[in-house]
Parts: sequence; structure tokens; C-alpha cells
Amino acid sequence: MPRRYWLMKSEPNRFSIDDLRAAPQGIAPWDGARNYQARNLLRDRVKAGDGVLFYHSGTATPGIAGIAEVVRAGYPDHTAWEANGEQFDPKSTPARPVWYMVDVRFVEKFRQLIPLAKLKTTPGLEGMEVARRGSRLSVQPVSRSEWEIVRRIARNMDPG
DNA sequence: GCCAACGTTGGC
DNA sequence: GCCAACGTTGGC
Repeated sequence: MPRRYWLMKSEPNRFSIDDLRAAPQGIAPWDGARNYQARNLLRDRVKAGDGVLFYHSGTATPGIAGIAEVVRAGYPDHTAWEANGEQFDPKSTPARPVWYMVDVRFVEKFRQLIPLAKLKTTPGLEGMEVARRGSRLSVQPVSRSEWEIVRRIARNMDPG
């Protein structure tokens, strides 16, 4: 089966690419999605081995911070069961989980973040979901060509 | 702080 | 089932 590619958003105040790198073995769950479209992707489509563009949102300059890899496909998001947690959702139970998460592993931090504004003006990326106005989905499919273009930008932005 | 986009909730 | 009100995301 061909490898798929995804863009996953994270607010770096909460969990940044540096936090992912610092996690044991560079592996951490990507959890907390509470949207059914995102849930369906996490549960049904995101597989181990898939590539991830790690996106920082909610910052002065949002953009792609680096690369990660999915190491565990969708499984129930147990943070929804933690009654005092921020991500608690009484609709979800261990017997009938509603929300799903995946595990990702740190691969690479770009030496310079690729700003959203840059994505929007890059030929070949105009159609990227994240470049759309009002794009809110926290996990988004990325095409192979979009993936390649982003990686090329990252290489070109790296001095030397 | 503002506002666009859009998902969710709840009255009917 | 419709739709207005409301809440959240997230860029600017």
C-alpha cells in the first residue's frame, strides 16, 4: 500500500516539535482531536509509516515546523476518559470510544519554519488544504507532490 | 482584539 | 428536519 502524507496541527504552547523531539524515543501521541472528520481520518486512514508535516498553529507566524512519522495507527484516545482532564468527553467510554489518536515519531525539525504565507504563494501548493481560508481541520491529507514541494522548500531555506 | 469559517446544540 | 444561536479554531 502506498505511503500517505498528512499535515497535523499543534499549538506549540501545548505541544511543539521540540517537545516531540524531547519525548522518549521521540515518540508521543497526537491526541485531543474532537472533530468527527479528523476522527475518521485518524481511525480509518492514518497508518504506521505515513509521513507527517508538523504544523505550528496559533502563533504569530504559523507554519510547518518539521517532519514526523506515524508509528502507530489510530487507537482510542483515552484522554477523553480522564474525568478531570481538559480533553474529557463523557460521550466516549472505553467500551465505546468516540475519539482516536495516533502515535508519531520525530524525524526532523526544519532549521527555519516554513510560514503559512510562504505556502500560499508557492506554485503547486495553492490547493493545499491548510492554505485555504478558514481551514480548521487539525489533520489534513497532503498529496505526494505537496509533500515533495514542502521538503524542497525546507532544503532550499536551509543555509549551506 | 477582530472576524471568517464552520461545527454543534437545541428549540420548534 | 430546519435553522438560529452559540462556541471554537485560528489567521491576521
